[in-house]
Amino acid sequence: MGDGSGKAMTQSDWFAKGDLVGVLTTQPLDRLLDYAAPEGGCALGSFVEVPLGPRKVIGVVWGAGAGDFDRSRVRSVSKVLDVPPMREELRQFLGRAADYTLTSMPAMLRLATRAPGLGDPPSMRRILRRGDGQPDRMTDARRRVIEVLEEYGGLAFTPRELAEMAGVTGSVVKGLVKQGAIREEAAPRDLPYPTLDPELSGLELSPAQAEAAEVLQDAVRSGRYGTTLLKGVTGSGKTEVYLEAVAECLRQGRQALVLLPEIALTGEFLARVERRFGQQPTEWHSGVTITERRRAWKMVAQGGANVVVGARSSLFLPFRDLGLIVVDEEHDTSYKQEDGVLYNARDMAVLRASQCDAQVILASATPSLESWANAEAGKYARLELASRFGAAELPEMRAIDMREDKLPASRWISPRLKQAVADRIELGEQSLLFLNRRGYAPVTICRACGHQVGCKHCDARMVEHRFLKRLVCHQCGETEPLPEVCPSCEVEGRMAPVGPGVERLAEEVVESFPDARVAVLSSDLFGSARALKARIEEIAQGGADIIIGTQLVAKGHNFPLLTLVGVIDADLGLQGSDLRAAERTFQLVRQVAGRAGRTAERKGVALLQTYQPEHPVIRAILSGDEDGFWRAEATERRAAGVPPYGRMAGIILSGPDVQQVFDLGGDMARRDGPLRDIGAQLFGPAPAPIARVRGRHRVRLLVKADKGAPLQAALTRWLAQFRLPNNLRLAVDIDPQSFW
DNA sequence: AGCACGCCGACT
DNA sequence: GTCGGCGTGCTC
Repeated sequence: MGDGSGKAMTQSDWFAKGDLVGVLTTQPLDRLLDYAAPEGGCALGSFVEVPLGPRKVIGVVWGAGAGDFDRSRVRSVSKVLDVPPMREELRQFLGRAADYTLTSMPAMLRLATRAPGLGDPPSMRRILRRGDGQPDRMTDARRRVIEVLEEYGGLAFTPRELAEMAGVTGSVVKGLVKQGAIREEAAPRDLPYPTLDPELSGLELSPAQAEAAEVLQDAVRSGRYGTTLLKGVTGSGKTEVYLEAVAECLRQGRQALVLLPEIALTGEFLARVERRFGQQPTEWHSGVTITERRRAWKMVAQGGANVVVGARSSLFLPFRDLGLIVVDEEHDTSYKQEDGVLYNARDMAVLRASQCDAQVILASATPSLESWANAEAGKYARLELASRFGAAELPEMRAIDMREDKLPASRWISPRLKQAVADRIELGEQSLLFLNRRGYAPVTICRACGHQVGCKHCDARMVEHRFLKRLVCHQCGETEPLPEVCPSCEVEGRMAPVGPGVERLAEEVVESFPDARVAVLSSDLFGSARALKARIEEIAQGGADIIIGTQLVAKGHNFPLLTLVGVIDADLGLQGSDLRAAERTFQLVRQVAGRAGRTAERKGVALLQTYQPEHPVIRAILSGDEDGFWRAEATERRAAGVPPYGRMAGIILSGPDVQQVFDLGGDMARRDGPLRDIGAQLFGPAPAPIARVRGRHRVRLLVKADKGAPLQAALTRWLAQFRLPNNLRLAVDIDPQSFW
């Protein structure tokens, strides 16, 4: 496990031909391998290709060779890749991240080399310029092509660009090339990105924004590490403020990274950056094409990309001089997810910044309790943008006590909410009905025997998706046709949907408002991210009267015509024993409510349907007493000794055989000496929150330790005692999102 | 991760 | 006899 960390590097930075070097590969060999430096030598940090068995693999020169491998069997580095060596800052970061998350170094390196074709020679493409020759015969089409080339002076074009600009087919261009009127050249495909210009004047900032921007710019100018929690309600103009910090970073000649939850990486955001800096930033996320990924990776390394906007994996890019990391929507739970490695992008951003003397800005309307606590403790600076940009205010928020409205079965919209929606339609304004449940109905039950249809491979219920005409498991994606006959009692025609999903809610809306234009925004209803984006843009422009959405709509989309938000089930998420449920509900509902009334002219209203209006979370949402809510949460967590006031780690064991998995879990629980040594407590084994996923049974152990305890070291010693059978898997999750 | 090696059961 | 299942171990 992680060994790249604190150890002082004593060796030189250059290795001459034949010197032994220690190479870290992306293969799951959790140690360095000795190789001989190649002809021409290599540097500390060089990206190399090395022979490993019958294959060639990519690695990084991590230090001098250990010399503990039979010298006669040591092979030579095949080649040094034509990319800048990995900087010490990134090597240290990977090492510390490995130590923190208990991840192997090869797995960390994989995150940092997620660009295909790194070993390939620079890819070239054909470009065309005006040549010396003349065409044999001048035609209209040929003249247009030559005019384009001459109009743009010395510029070169790809064949397709040129044909398109001249309005001719490719064969005209080809003919001119053959006759020498156009010259062909080879140019590298991986070109630098256009430079973003910090001096392009930004939007007018309000005094409050300007003041906050000034503080952040001072921090960036310091050239040192520091983290600032930038808190501001939706629409307060956080983005404009942190873009000014980005501008200052560019003035310092350093690179900036803006992290967004993947779903918020929209054209809208890129357009905002372009409006401020005159050019679009470099994108890095799962939707970027292979060639563009390689270009982005290389240009980030060479300094040919000065602003990157990306998903969490962009934290592992080889920046040449990273001066600022913005984590937008820092509370978003999608920052903590499996990428093969369990890490929280927010924490890793802070870690990387501290390695490279960069500033971090954590931006959110509803910060995570962790960040709130760090700010309280003085570890983070705090900036608050209270007033909204322009005259728009936070929507008025009211509860609808559902106990007073006896709704008929299979109806979810109370008369009061219905009336509010009708009023908006009258005014030509939009309403959003929020329900955080995809599909038609969360449960399918047999009215004859009471059987609920579950997934064959998981301990999750199958969710009816009427749109797909199938039942879907939201855990593993398994689908099956809607059953006519009960799988349990075999009675026919008694299967019935129970409870609402967005599709079913849409049915009720269409019945109630037959003339309204209704749009359902749920991630599963769109084939591609692009189709979804296009639909959202269309709706934002007024392409719907009523929007029905899942949590998707809470993430960064602006709906200027929206003035009413109805939260169908504000209680959803309050049940259960997940300690973070309250926090998440608070954040989600506040965010959704923040969608309403974002313009100066229209004041928004948010109506929360609830069966427990006296619940502290609901009351905090309604009263807007956020600090009160956080303090109450903090008190509870401190008492329970859980994050951020204690440390936790989740251990998930999984395997095909329940008994075997539980046996190992039990064995691990018995031999917990190394954990007891640091005063940590061990809970479990217990079935994991989803006890079976894709046919694998999952058992969870939970370790709880004091804030200052050396948790990772103890976990390492504890886990070293066990050798797990091949078919069992073990995953360690430091700082798990849910702990119960 | 691949890939070879090797040690048992079911065939041509 | 040998084909092939995948458990175990190695790769500098």
